[in-house]
Amino acid sequence: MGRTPCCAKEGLRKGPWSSKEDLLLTNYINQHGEGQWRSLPNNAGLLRCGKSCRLRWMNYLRPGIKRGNFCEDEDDLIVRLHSLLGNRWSLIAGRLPGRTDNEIKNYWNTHLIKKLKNARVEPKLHKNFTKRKSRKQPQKEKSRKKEGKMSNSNNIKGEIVQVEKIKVFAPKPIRISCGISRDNSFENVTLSTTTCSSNSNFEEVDLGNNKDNGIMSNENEVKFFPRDLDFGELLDGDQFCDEFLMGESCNFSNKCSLPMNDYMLEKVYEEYLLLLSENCYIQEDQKEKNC
DNA sequence: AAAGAAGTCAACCGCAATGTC
DNA sequence: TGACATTGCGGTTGACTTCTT
Repeated sequence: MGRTPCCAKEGLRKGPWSSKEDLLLTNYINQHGEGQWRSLPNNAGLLRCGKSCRLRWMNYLRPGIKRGNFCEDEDDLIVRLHSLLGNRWSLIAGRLPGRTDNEIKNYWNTHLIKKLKNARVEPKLHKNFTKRKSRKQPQKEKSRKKEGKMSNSNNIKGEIVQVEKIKVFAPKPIRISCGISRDNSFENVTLSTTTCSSNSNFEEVDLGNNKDNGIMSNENEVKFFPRDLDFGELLDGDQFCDEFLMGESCNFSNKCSLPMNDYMLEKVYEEYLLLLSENCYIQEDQKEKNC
């Protein structure tokens, strides 16, 4: 017996959303919160599949979405983050306040690639960096993955390590959304907008965000990332969501006097530099080893 | 002014990850 | 532990708009 499709295809509307549909969706989510996308269309009186509703909400209707032109800072940041993260649009979007992954992806494909080419910069493709190697994974590869068979290589210290599992160091994405969880608790709201809730000032990050990638056990490979941009610790859930999503300036207990977006960009840029130096360090180290 | 080309971007699709039972 | 459900992600499509000839 096969898996049931996400929605019955018959009788459902496709294509652009009407303002009436937008209104229905917005009203429903305002009343009941996000989640339960499968049953949402029925409950909200929409002839759409749940996926379509989710996409519409996440990319266009959600409060706090920034529309319009990208500024130079954002361009710069996207290019830099892309050179570091590849086509991890959701990760990149998580570092750009109010921008969605879809928007950034489109912007990259339509504007930035051209811009880079004009500047005679080869945009990195990061084909082998992406989480999924291809849409249709060959069965052989699937079973290999399942069995955990991987090729070996030398790490920085010259020890044998598995290389097929890509380990990258990056901050966890900070979702710029009032992510009402399935149980609608604010505890989860704050968690969903922050990186983690541990007491440590540093956090182990796993860009792979993928259990197949695994957590690095070798202490030399475990990297930490400063966690000073933890909004959950600075504001309670309501306050955070209201101030942030309304796009207003905020003052995190006198921690920052910049408007939210500027503050975020500043912090993201700092994180980027840190990542970059981390990357350079690893590459330098590997060069030395190879020599 | 018309036709075709090129650009843009909202939306769709399939797959993988994660959650639940 | 496995099967199924749900969610999220990234690649792709196609309708629409703008530009060029």
